[in-house]
This record gives sequence, structure tokens and C-alpha cells, in this order.
Amino acid sequence: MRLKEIRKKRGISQLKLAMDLNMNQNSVSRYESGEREADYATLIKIADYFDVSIDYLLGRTENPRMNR
Amino acid sequence: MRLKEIRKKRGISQLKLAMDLNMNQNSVSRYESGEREADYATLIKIADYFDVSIDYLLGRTENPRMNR
DNA sequence: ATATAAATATCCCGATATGGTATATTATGG
DNA sequence: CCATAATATACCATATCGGGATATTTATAT
Repeated sequence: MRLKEIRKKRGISQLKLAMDLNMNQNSVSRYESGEREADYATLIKIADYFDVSIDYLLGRTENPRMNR
Repeated sequence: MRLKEIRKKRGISQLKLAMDLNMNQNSVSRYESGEREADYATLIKIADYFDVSIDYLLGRTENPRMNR
């Protein structure tokens, strides 16, 4: 999860992200550290929130946005 | 998960896919039906196996391959 | 149409992973 | 330093998972 990097680049806190996406701050922390994996619905919410592809979010490509 | 569609297009069985990826046939079945979600490592194995992006696999784009 | 086999779905269960609350740690500003 | 914001960790009840076994559905041959 490239989440931490993306989030910091936008200058938003774990808590704000958590509140915006209806989740807990500690969950965000755990996703960023890789301690736990967000389910698909949450993964998609995060990708949509930052407007990046899942592949980018998971560190599989350098291109932030998906095709089409 | 667009897995079923992709797999069928390539004409391979759940069992073969399962064996190729070191998993169980019933897991494949469950991922296809959406009853359960593969963890990220498995998700990536599947995407690599079929050479498609995660975004495509999850049905978020019509473009099968990821950028770069 | 029926028998056989292949493919897929479902049941059960112990093990693992998850989300939530609370709390601890670390960073930042005054 | 101190206060506060930001982030990480502990604990626990519950949900989800993988795997073996089995049932069901679908294809194939006779």
C-alpha cells in the first residue's frame, strides 16, 4: 500500500481520511503499515478518494491513474 | 472480481488455475462468486497469471492491462 | 437416455485476520 | 518543557478465511 505516501503528499491526516471515508484512524494506520489489509470495498473507496488506480495504490505501477 | 469471465475466456478450469497458483479449487470458486475476497498477495498472483491489472480484475476499468 | 467423468458449488470447522475502543507513543508548536 | 495533534499499539469479540470432504451441476461418450 502506497497509502502513506499518497496521503502525505496531499497533506491530510489519518484522522481526516478516516472520517471522510467512514472508518477508524487506527485502521488507516494499520493499512499504511501493512499490518492489515483493507477489504475491496475500502480499497476502492481509498482509490476513489485520491483518484488513483488500485494498481498504483498497491505499488504495482508508477502511473497513478488507471486507463480510461 | 471479473475472474470467472477472464478465466473462461482463456479456457482454463478452476482446478488448473488453483494448482498453478498453489491454492484450492474451492477458493477459486468463492472468489468468483464474491463469497470471499482473496488477500492482496493472491489478488496479485491472479492478475499476474492472466496479465491483467488489478483494476480490471476488480471491474473498475474496461482496459485489461495497466499503464506501464 | 444413461453412465461416467469433469467442473463447480457448498458444508463444516479450526485457525487467522479484522474492526473498534481505549491507550500509549511520537511529533509539532508555543 | 508543556499542550495538543498525529500516529502507533494492546486487547478483545467477531468475522472471515483456507482446506478437506462432499454434494451438485455440467459435459462427454456410448
